[in-house]
Amino acid sequence: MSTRSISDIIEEFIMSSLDEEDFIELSRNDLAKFFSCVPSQINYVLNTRFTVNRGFMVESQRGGGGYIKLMRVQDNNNNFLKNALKICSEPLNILQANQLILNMKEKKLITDREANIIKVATSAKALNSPINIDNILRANIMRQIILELIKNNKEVK
Amino acid sequence: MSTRSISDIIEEFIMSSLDEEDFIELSRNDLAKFFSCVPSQINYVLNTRFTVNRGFMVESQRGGGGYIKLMRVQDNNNNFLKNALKICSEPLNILQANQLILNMKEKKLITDREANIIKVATSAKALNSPINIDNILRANIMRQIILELIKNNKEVK
DNA sequence: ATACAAAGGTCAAAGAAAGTCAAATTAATA
DNA sequence: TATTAATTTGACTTTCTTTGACCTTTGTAT
Repeated sequence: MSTRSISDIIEEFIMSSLDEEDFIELSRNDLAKFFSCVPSQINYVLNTRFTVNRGFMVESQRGGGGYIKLMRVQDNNNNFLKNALKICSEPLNILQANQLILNMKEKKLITDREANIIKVATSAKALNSPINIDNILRANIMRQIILELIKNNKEVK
Repeated sequence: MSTRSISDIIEEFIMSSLDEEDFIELSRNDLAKFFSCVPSQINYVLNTRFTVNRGFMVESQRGGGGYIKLMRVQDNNNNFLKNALKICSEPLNILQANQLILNMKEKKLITDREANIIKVATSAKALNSPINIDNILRANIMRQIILELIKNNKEVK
């Protein structure tokens, strides 16, 4: 980063606004005007600097009263999920699954609602099968869910 | 809720009036005058925010002494869910499950994230079993999830 | 019964944001 | 220096909101 581009400056500006708050609301047009650049430059900065991978989340609305909302996500807990995945490579009983779900909730990787959904989806009622593969199925399901969470991992709520 | 547009402000006003009462009666013209907007803006707010999906019902009368009556409706989408439950009493293939999930999403019974979670939890990868019971399992899982949704049914986001 | 006034309803055009994409430019690097 | 990568720009698109002209329904006075 030897030369400071306008993108760098905008990044810094946004970053420091975000330092104090855990989310901020921007107006794309105002920001662009402030930095004398075209509005789409703001998108560029957002897309290249404030990515999910770097721990940010963007939410926006078009039209009158539109806005861009930028949030920090604590840490993206990928290690936790990776480990969870490993755990789920072996059959899981209900207690183990519920403990895992609880942990994910506490780490804010899933909402309360999501936790409940996952819990019932892996419950004995859902998975009762003639042969004894509940625990294997439970692990399979959990694995798929965890992979999905990793795919677009951002903090929740 | 952060207010950004006049529509948001009107929504908030109506919402908080409705907080205390079971139903309220509005005068479209008065409300418009109060917020210095055209009367049809009130319709816009009603149509985009106070929908049946979100648990509201609107009743109105034209002519002299006309009014708009706004009610909270308790049973939002319970019929839909009850019917979904019936569908899931028989084996479900992936296409059927995905369609159901899509419908639930459109009815705002589940979020996008939840939809994705449910989709992978009922995917072929998750449910592949030595004997051929995927479709039965899929229905079981969906049934449990739907029951969970019925338990505390309210619109999302 | 008729006419008029007083509601509320509809719809489409205009306006206000934000998003996308790719061409042009500039900076980094092998 | 030649290539590659990153940035800048702007035309075009999509989405949501605001506005106003015109329509329908209902109550009331003649």
